[in-house]
Amino acid sequence: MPIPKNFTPQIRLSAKEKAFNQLQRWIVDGTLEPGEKVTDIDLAEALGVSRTPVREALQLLESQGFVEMRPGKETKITSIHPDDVLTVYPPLAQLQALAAEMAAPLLTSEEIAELKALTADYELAVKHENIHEAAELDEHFHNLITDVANNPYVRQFSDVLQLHIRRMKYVFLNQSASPKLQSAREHWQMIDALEKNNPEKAAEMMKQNWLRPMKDIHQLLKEGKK
Amino acid sequence: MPIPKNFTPQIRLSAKEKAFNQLQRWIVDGTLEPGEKVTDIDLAEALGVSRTPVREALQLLESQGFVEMRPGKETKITSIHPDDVLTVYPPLAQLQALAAEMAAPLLTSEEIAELKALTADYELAVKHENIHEAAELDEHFHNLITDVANNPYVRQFSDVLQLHIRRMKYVFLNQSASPKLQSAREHWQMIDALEKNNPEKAAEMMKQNWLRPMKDIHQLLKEGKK
DNA sequence: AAACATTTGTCCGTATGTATA
DNA sequence: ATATACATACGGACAAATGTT
Repeated sequence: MPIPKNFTPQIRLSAKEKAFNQLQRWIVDGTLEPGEKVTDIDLAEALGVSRTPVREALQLLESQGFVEMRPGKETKITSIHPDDVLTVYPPLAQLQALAAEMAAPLLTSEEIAELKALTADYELAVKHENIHEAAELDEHFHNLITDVANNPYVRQFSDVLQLHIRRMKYVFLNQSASPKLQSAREHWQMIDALEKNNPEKAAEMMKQNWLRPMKDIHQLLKEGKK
Repeated sequence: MPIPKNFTPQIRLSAKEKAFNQLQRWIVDGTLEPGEKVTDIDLAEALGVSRTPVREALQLLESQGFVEMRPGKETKITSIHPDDVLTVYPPLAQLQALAAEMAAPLLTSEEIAELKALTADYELAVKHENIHEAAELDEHFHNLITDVANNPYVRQFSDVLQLHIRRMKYVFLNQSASPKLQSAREHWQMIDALEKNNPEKAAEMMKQNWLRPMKDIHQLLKEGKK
């Protein structure tokens, strides 16, 4: 039997990583509510580890803006307000625009084909009101472009900002932000620009593709708050 | 004697913060060399604290890309290569362009006046070959715009990326990247666009103002490596 | 192959600081 | 103002993992 080398490069997850992943999930899906006070001792018990890895995880989450630690006083999950969508989306849109710009000259025809397939499937999912699948396909579309752009900072910053957005959708909209056909149209135009190796146009479409949903969601939240 | 209130809002720096600040300084100025292996125990001794705050600081530095921790194996300062300038500058240029775009409608006439003063002083410093002062004035110029943009993510990401650039200048160029009059010209055009509340033009000039030095430095490094 | 040396990872006790009564 | 309760910050000892002899 041929033994695959590096089948699982890292099955071992340290307690810190487990704590980090779980806490981040809990914050994003709202299990840990915005503004909620937490103590390392309680979290440690809930996670089945000691306080040290919990504290380390909390500090990383703080650097990502999910947790607020006041030295010697308290640790709490960061609050979020509807207007925060206007803070998170613009830098993400800008970084994603750069990703498209950088990916344009690098994309292979196979990758272009995959973008087309993802967008076609996305359209179908939207038409069938398959919201969850549409969201995943949209995510894959953007991740593929970000991967090709091959810039670790763009990758990391985008990931964090996307998590903040996902959190706001969970908390404010019960995760049901309806995907739009308009987004698919923007994707097609973006693909067209990428195929023609037109980085500026691709970047412009990418920026629109993030800023339009921002406006939609912000409008939704303003109405909901009335 | 009148006691000034809040003379120093936070004189108390935790051991973790002290360790973080010092280590970051040492990495940026090259005291801790790229690729150098470090042990928390040695650093703890050097900093006069225990391992815990050192480890916490190292983990934050890892999330910023300054340190690489391999579980159970070793901790080392991240290596840098000349081509890394092409990785760091583009996202910074893009985020700074967004900062200019967002600042445009928010800038007061006083702030515009300050930008003009900073740029005028910058020109003088360049002409007098006062490299260090020119660098500081340039930094102030960009920081002011970033502050006005008032976006915590743009602020934080920009700060980290700027530190990476400073590190590369220290390590590769002995910190002597000569400031250019061309940069001042771009600043004047940017100010003009900001005054006219033309966010797109201001963003375009900002992006140029970061990408041009990137090309200069990259060219310098390619020549130096020959 | 197995024991060793080194370094990181984890645990938990204690000190310090903050807020409340 | 003092004391008390509480949570975080720090320290040091032990455990686990890795690479080597």
